[in-house]
Amino acid sequence: MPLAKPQKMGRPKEFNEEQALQLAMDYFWDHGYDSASLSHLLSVMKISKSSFYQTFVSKQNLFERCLALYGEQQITWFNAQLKEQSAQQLLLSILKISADEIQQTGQIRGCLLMNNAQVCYKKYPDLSHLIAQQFKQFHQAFTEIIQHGQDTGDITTHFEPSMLASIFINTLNGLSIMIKAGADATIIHHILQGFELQIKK
Amino acid sequence: MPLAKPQKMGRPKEFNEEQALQLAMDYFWDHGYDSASLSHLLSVMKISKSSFYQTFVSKQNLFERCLALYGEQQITWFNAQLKEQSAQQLLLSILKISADEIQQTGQIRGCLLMNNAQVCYKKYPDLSHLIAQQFKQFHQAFTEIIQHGQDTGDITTHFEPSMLASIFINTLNGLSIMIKAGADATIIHHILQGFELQIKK
DNA sequence: TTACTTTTGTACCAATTGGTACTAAACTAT
DNA sequence: ATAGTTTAGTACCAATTGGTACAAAAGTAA
Repeated sequence: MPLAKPQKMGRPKEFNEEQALQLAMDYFWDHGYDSASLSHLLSVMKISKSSFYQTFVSKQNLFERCLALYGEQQITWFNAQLKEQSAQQLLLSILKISADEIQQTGQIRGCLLMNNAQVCYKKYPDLSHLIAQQFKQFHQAFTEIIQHGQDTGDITTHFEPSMLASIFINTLNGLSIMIKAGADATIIHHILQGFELQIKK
Repeated sequence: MPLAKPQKMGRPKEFNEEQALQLAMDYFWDHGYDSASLSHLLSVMKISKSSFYQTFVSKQNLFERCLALYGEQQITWFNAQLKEQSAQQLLLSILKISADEIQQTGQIRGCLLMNNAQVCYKKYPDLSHLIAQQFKQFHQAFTEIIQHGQDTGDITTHFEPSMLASIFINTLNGLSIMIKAGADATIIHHILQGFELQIKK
């Protein structure tokens, strides 16, 4: 039977909350927390100011929800990919996707967390704390992926999973900001190559 | 004979231009281009608004000079250090200094260039171009350092100097933003260890 | 119809942003 | 003394920042 939507009492919302959240996340991803002004967010989310503050409380609150959403979606995607490719392939393709992003889309988003770690670290201790939490989750997720890769003989057992996870994340982060800093294709290729040697060995 | 200062015509400046520039650079380094507001810069530089605009033209112009100054000072420092320690020691100590910075000073500055690569990439194409130029210089400087290290048998010749330079810079950049993202000491240690294995081999 | 509830539109807020115009001050040259 | 030149202080600018107050609109419940 078709789930009858339980029409609430007052005036019905003219927007979809989850959809608006997703749009906000995308915008934060592209522009960063600080540079994403409220007015821009509103037009992207297609929501009025009054509705915004009623639903999302504040800009910071919205961003916190975006961070959580980002973590969920990314890790869900990793797990889905693990059913289609090996752990090693996944890690390398994540790097490759990042490296190619700029040629594909003309820009590079990088990682929502890392993009904002900098500013938050200095100006928004609350957000910084949340980022640190999320960061731990990512590290844990990659550790498990690598563990899995080692179990299937796909990834070197010469190093502990958590160490390889640290190195992977470090490589990935370095990669995206170096691209933003204008590193050319040769340099990017060096980095991919360097990591590949470490993980295969 | 004591160099007689060639007293210019009008009212004498009440501030030292180079000194003010240095103070501005330090402030940009700590806070980033966007977050460094003009009023804060003025109080840090101990200079009035009118003097500021007369001397430094604009905030962007000031930052461009700071970027140049930063590059000069860093590379000068590298070259000086190369007379006191080996190339390998220098690279490892740069990583170590970055990793320990937060324990020493309670905060981490990272690299002025990389700290601002993100925002500039999106919002300030002129600055982004300048950052890319400076980045190339840094990469070149590290390539030469590594070349020197290979010549003296200090660094593995298993990889080309420019590749090791790419990997080094990537490691360093990843390091500082991961610290800002809240990575714990274990993770940082993993990264240092990983690089050490790559460069010594 | 009336009362109640929830969402939306409009107007407003103080604070801050980078930047300019103009006057006053402090010096040199004549 | 006076004119010319450079620096410094004050006042101002429009635009934008995140956020609030309140009334109008749009629905349900009685």
